[in-house]
Amino acid sequence: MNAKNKEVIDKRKAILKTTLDLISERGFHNTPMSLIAKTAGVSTGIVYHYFSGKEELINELYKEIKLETFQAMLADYSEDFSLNERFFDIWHNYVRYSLNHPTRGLFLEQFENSPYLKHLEGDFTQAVAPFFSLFQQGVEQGVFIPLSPIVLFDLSFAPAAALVKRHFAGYVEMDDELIKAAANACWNAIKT
Amino acid sequence: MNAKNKEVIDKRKAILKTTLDLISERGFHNTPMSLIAKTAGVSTGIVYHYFSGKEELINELYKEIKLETFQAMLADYSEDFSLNERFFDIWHNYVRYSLNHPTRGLFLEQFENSPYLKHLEGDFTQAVAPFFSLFQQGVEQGVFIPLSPIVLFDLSFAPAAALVKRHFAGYVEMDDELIKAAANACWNAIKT
Amino acid sequence: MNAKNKEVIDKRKAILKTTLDLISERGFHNTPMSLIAKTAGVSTGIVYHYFSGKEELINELYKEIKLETFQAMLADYSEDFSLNERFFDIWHNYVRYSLNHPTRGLFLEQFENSPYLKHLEGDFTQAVAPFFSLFQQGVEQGVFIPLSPIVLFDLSFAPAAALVKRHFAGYVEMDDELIKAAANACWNAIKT
Amino acid sequence: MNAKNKEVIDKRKAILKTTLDLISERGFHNTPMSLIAKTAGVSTGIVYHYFSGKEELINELYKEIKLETFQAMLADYSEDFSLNERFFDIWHNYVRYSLNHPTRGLFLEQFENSPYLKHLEGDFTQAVAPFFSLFQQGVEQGVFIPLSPIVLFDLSFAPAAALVKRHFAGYVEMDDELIKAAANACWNAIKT
DNA sequence: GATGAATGAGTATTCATTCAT
DNA sequence: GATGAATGAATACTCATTCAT
Repeated sequence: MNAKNKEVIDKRKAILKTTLDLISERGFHNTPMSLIAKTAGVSTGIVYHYFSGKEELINELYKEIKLETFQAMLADYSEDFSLNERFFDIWHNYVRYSLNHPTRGLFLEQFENSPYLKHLEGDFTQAVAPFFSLFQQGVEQGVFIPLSPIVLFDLSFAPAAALVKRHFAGYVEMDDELIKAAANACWNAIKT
Repeated sequence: MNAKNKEVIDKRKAILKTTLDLISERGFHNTPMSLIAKTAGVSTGIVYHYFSGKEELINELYKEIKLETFQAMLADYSEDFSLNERFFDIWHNYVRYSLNHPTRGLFLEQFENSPYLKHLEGDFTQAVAPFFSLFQQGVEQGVFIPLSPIVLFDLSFAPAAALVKRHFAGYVEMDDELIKAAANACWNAIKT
Repeated sequence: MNAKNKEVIDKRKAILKTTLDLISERGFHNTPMSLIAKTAGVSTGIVYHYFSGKEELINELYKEIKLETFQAMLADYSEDFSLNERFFDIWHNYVRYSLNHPTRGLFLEQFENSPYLKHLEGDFTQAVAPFFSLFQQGVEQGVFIPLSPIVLFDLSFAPAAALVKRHFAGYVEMDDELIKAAANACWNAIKT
Repeated sequence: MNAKNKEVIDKRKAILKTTLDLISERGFHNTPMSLIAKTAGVSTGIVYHYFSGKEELINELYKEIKLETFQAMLADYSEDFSLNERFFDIWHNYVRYSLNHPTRGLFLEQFENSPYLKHLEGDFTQAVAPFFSLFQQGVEQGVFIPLSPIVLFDLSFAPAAALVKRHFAGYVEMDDELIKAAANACWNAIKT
């Protein structure tokens, strides 16, 4: 990679990074393109060189972060491990990642709850395959209650997301003990 | 109540109702005050007669709907019932209410995930007292795992909210069977 | 005068008084009719009963205050006094009145310098007759330089108005000594 | 200066010029930003590119015109001339400038009499230094009556401003004869 | 006379996007 | 690629005035 390419990539990345920070703090509609450009240290024009508009910029950001989140959950994932090990690894990975990257969660929640931005669904089929595999196997082996993978996914991780939000809102302290207890609770929710 | 008062109240209510519908469908920032007024069949000026501005209008709406949601969950709530009965009543009330009032959930999620609108926390202490009582008693009686009420609340209801969202997104079908199974799963999550 | 009439007159007066206070402090266009009504303790509707609109209200106020100012200048005026006595009486009356009624001056200056409000000139012919008489006599007697009364008027009183403004702006202190000196200066300006 | 820079400067200047014309004719509050933009032949947006808002636009205009007026009064000013020559030069410069630029005076009067706009005092210390020097020297040399420069300034020029207003209102005709007579009167006001 | 809810045209300002350089 | 001046439609909010009661 030569210097020129590097700079180009850096500029695009800088825009995405800045957008994430600004939006998670100020919200979509309180984050003008001009502010993104200024904060990222680039001209407004160049933003439109890398992204066709605000919508695409945000959609790109969403795809990146959503994917990154899935990948963080599945770090070190291997079907060699037991269902139990895999479940708790994912659970802990998710919480640890969320606690370490507060802006990610804020951005995703905003995006996913904004009717205005529902132009993209993204295709995460591949990224979520391991989850489906995990839950499917669990059901087949009689370890998990016989519900569809997506339902088991929500039963497992919706509380995790909710608790992380409580943590950042100052209502609970997500220490190791609570993480462990909550993970166990979620396991108990779906185990037979 | 005379005709005048009724009309006045109706106008204020019409504005709130219209705001809920529009925002849940279009989002906060894609819902101009002028559209709210037009859709509600009133002038823009009168909106500012009843609410000091867009922010107050939305905050008022939030308070109303949040309270209404809590009340719907606690319909027929009585400490005479067993923990188990109370838990499942609330769980089912919540899901039924959410399914019957799709806009409420969309609005609440948007509001609670918008950094721009975090000017109000509202005081729902009284409204949520029964939940705290329920979980506290459960912990004291050794029926629930020893976690704080707010954590037990999230373990219990975060999956419910997530599944309702999946339902409206078309990914799952929240029929009686699924509701029952999911409620059981949440109970199992927090029971000792 | 019965109670009813008194109240009516009081209400009209209260509106005019309030308008003067608000406008001299906030300016014409930063003084809504609704604020005038509220501050005066009356309904907006009643303001339109006494005055056909904002313009008439302000015009009425202007006429009253302009007239009152002329009358204050001419208090105790009599052609029995010498030109010199009359001149200094008027000069001191004007300054004393202006210093005692800060809002009057502010209002008049605003009004007279607002192109938007030049709908009324008012007819103060009668009120200013003594001034014309004074200056005309002075010219005829060879005491004043031979200029038209209106020019002599401005040479005499424009500095007075300017100095009162300086006083309220904090740049000069209009004490008795300065008033006396400035009055003498103005007399010297127009005397032969 | 290249074409681009020239155009840019022209645009900013066009906005200021247009604002002056419109405000002197219609008043501050009857002069919407949209009208300024339209009349100046630019978009509304660009006005906000050069000025942060209406207030700053007007303040900038005030500073420019106030300064220009002082400079016009002091054209060819030199301490080599006698007090008498300097006084009459300034006096005539002021009147000539005011008569030739009717909008300037109207704008300044409006601005200085608007309580709403008293956000800026500006710093004209340097610009008015010659006036202070002139009056101070006059007092020291026993030529002028012993009053502060600002008082002597008002005694000297307040009548000039008043007469120019009368001229534009059609009440007097400021011909050379009257100018000369009035200037003499003002000189007589402050001379010992 | 008196009220104040209601109207809606008007206003300052913002911001996504374009394009000449 | 890169800039940032320029556009103009959109939007929250104001306020003089009206009128049913």
